[in-house]
Amino acid sequence: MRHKKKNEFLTEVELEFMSVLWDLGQGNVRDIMAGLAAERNLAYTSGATILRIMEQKGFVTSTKDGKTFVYAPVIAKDAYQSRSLRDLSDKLFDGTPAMLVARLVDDNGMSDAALEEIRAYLERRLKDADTQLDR
Amino acid sequence: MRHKKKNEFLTEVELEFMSVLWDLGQGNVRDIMAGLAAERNLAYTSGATILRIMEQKGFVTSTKDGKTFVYAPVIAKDAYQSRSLRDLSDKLFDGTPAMLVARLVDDNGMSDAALEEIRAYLERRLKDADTQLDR
DNA sequence: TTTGACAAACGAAAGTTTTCGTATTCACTG
DNA sequence: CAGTGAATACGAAAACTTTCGTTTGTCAAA
Repeated sequence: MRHKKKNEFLTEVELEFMSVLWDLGQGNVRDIMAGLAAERNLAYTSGATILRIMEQKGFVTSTKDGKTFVYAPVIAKDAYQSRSLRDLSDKLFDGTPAMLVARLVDDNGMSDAALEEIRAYLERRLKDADTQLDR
Repeated sequence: MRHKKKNEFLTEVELEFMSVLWDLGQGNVRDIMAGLAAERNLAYTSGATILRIMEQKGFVTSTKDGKTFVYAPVIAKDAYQSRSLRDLSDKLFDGTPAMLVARLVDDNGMSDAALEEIRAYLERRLKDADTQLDR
């Protein structure tokens, strides 16, 4: 028998749903489906099923509002971002996050504006470290 | 009918195989399976099947050496790293790579030296972009 | 020349993901 | 009270993933 894999990561569709939920904070099936990309044409029952499964997997919780379920994320977006980055770094960058950043910066598809943003962030970050040393 | 998804990403197992292939440059089924994590106990035929599928999907090519297939990556590791990062950035960081870097730096406790290194790298890259507009 | 070893080809089974239809329940409202 | 609309529960189909067994082909050694 194949060993049942307990995955801590969202599937493709689950991530779409979760992204909306992270934006909304919480929402019922309709709320969430309204937040999906416009070209996404999912039957209502599909959305309901996906959320039920996400609850089974522990990604969301639900409370009842009248007869309607209201879902909320169990894991915060930033925590999930970290988890995903760690995973990517482990699997594709030999666990060396600096390489990851280098590759990101290397990417020709990245706009100068985005590069600037990263630099701004790094400088802010380095300055912070400086002032902490001053104390 | 569900729309046949043409996925440009490797599955879990495919990535394991491809990682070995990126290290070796090329290899036959045995070579590649020897490079997998020791605790990985896969039947030979499983490995052969996976590589055949990867070739169908266009991730590797094969040449014959006697009666044995020798596989080689079609996509380079750094290109795939970029592709994966772009995907992650799009799906989980609102297409803002700076946010991605911020998250990574924040929970990795990267040293100032590492940050400085990345910044230097960035500056070099920004300067390049200045002079090479054709990219 | 038969046999053993090794590789490829193929099919299939089991698990997961994605999607939806049907059935059921419940609260209103005409 | 019957009918309608909205929501949940459930099952199932289709696609994809992961794994392996069986069959077939080839080549060299006994």
